[in-house]
Amino acid sequence: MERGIYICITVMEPKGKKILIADDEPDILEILEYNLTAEGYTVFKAKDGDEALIQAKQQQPDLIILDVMMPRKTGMEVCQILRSQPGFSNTLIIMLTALSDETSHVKGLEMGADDYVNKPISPKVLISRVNALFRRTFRGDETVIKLGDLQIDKEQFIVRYKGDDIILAKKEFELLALLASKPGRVFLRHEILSQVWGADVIVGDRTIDVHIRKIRQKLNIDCITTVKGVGYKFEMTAG
Amino acid sequence: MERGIYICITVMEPKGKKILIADDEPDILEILEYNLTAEGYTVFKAKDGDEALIQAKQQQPDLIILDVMMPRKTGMEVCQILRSQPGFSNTLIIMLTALSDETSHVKGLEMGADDYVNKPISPKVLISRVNALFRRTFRGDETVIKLGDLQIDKEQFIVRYKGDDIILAKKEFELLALLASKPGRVFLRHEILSQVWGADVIVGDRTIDVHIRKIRQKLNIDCITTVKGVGYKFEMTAG
DNA sequence: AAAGTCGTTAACAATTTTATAATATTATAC
DNA sequence: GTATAATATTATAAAATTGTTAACGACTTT
Repeated sequence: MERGIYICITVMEPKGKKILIADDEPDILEILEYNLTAEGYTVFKAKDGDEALIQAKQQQPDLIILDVMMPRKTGMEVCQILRSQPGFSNTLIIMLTALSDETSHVKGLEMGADDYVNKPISPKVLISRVNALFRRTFRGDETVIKLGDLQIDKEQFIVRYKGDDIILAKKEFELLALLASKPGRVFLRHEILSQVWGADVIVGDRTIDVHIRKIRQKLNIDCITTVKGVGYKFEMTAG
Repeated sequence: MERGIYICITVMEPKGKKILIADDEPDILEILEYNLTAEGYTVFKAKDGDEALIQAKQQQPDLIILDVMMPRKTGMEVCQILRSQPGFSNTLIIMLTALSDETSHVKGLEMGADDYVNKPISPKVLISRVNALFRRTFRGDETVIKLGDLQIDKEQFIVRYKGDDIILAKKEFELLALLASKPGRVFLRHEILSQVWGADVIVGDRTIDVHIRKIRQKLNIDCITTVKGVGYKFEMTAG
């Protein structure tokens, strides 16, 4: 490496939860985006039902705010589709509507929405409802590691990338989960061995490499970096 | 056992969750009690804030519905007191109010309420909000699990697929019900053993497999996925 | 008593996962 | 650049895990 003075600028990663807003009125999208971003959330937008589904799959948001009246699939339809998919059974959903009739309120909740809010609504109130939902939901410890578009679900034993399931074998999964548990940190080879294989198990030198290779192959993303002579670390370089 | 003719009358046990309602208007108490009881919940009542606190401690309800405007401690105060106690940090709280101003809405939620509802509210809507709260909080506790065209009734011990009854033996049913109680989640073999067979029962290695096989055979749907080296999970892939 | 159900086990087949060995490639120090 | 060590890659063999079938005893029902 060249000599010189290096200044390291750490860019604050938006650590907040990801929220997807779907509404066909641009004004509402903008107001909500502004307020939720100010609150520390990372916001994605969609202007109709189909787009909402695409974004949901791609971004894997923690919460989706759905307008009921939208072109190309209503909020109700989107909610129903999402809830029937395994990856979205835990995703929070808030329905937003101008209709204030009782039947659709009940229907929305029965369809699997977590909250149903009538428009017009003040941003402050909506934000506090959003906060309340998150507060209640994430009281327990999380079994899902989320890193960008990658999700490692220890409960379902599945890795998801942009909404697509990737099936790893047990050892592969455990190895990836270990590395991803502390992104950026280098795990020494003997650390990996003792954590994934067990302290007393003796396996050959190349065993770790082969598993790393399989993970890289299956994920098809650059996310495991080799630190020569030391070990491996998880690092999202692409994707 | 004595000989004779036995007629078994199964009385529906109030298996539902316990709900405490606190409101100073007797009419509201009664309407809500009637509707929530009809829905299968066990209801307790309190007519002011102090009584609400006493009942909460005594009955340990799963959900408390608090009117904001009450004599002898407002709903806000009760909420604050409860949330500061260790035993009630996870108890669900719905605030009910005639005030429809934004500030108290936000304040109520920030105080730790899980929902904030303006009066007047139709019992139907309130019930569906209550159900929605429980659905997310106590998932897996339901007596009837509905997943697509499949219905698993734990109370009646019946599995129905597209309207047809499927008869499973006891162990088969319990195994399926366990897996289906948390769709997507992987149950480890030893978890299955301790939940279905009992922690101390020792059975052979292939016993679980054989039961899984029988379930798959009888249901004839792809709904149980094997996670090799780990366990099984319920997942509707087809049907 | 006969027929049927249920839960379990044993035996074996089929499959998948894991480890290793052999070889190629890459990074790093000199 | 070259030598060297470390890692990547590939194929293959070994090991582990699960699927499947049949059979047995304990019970229940007819």
